Amino acid sequence: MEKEGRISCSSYEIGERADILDTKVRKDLSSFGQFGIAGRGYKIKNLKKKIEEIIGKDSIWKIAVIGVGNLGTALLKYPGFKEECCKIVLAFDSDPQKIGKIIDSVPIYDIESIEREIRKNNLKIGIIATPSEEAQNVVNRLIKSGIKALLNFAPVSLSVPDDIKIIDIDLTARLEALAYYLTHK
Amino acid sequence: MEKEGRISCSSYEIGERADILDTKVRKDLSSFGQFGIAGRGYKIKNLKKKIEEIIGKDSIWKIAVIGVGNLGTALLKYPGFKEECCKIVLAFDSDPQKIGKIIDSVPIYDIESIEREIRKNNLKIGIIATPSEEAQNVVNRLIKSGIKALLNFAPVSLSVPDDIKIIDIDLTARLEALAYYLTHK
DNA sequence: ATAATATTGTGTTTTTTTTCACAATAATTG
DNA sequence: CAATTATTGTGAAAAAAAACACAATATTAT
Repeated sequence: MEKEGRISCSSYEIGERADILDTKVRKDLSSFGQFGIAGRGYKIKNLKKKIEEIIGKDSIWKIAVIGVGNLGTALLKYPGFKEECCKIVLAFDSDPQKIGKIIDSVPIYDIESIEREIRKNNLKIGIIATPSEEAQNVVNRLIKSGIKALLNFAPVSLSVPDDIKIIDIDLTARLEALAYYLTHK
Repeated sequence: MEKEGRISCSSYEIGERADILDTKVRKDLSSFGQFGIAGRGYKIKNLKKKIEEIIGKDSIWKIAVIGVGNLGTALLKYPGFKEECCKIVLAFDSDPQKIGKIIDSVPIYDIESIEREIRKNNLKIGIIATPSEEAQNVVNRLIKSGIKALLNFAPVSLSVPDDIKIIDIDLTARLEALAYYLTHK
């Protein structure tokens, strides 16, 4: 909405775009504070800033991508990551052809140096874009190096200690959800 | 577990891997039928087959990818899609350099032929891997051509009629969720 | 054959999430 | 300035999801 040049909006409009009810928008926001004006709605710029504060976007999170195959490369070039709080600063791969190269100003390091580089740069977030077979091993090494949160694209279930947050992006499961929908009306 | 050579497993073990309680595994399965044996658990092969039936994997869903950039290419080569029910059979792009090429046995067509090809092949599922600016336009054309379900990678909210199912993969939002976790202990 | 163990399926309870309902507030119209 | 309209924030109600508790059943051990 900000990009559309708008100044303010109602919870109803937010809900319309997020496909949820206005009342849920307000309830959810209310657990963090009061950001709107009765009868007028929310100032878009202000609300965005408040949400960024809530999420923790004021601090910039530096991220490592492990695995520079097709998916890893796509992530390095993903425009959504350019302007936001989360910046990919390091990539790792085991392929000598790739090591040393730079993609979109992100240097690709040898996966053997993963512990050293993660620790040196004090990274806390890692993205797993390796083949499934290597994912668990990479995760173990990342955690040993101080990584606290993971985004996993490998279609396997990874085991991590309780204090490590892991979010799985299981594309096959998502497509299966669509197939389920089509099969059942 | 099947790949590990195992024959049967308990709901507790499934829950452990999916990070949910055993009781939830059983409750969820129970809405579709009784697949286990008291005291013995589930036959892995049998349970897998039953779940595939539930999801609708017996029929093979042919899928189109729109946008053959880095992400689109990664999807065409994604190993998770090879062995499963969902097979990518067509890709579209507007770049003359790409049109006519074949990636992993998937032919890339001119985006201008999208309506014709989707209809001719009777496709029902589409994956949006275009730049954000073009996503809504592409979606409109897909729906006009008979597409009923969409997986959207463009970081924009797309509007579709009520009878069309759309699942958004918002990578930025996922990273923000990790940032939120790290900020709040 | 009996006891001990493992584990399912499900009715009930608890917890969480979502929705409703409405008083309060701000702006606009007549 | 009173009435009307738009819209928030929130307590209460309703709905949905998750967890509990346990009878039933299958296997293994003694």
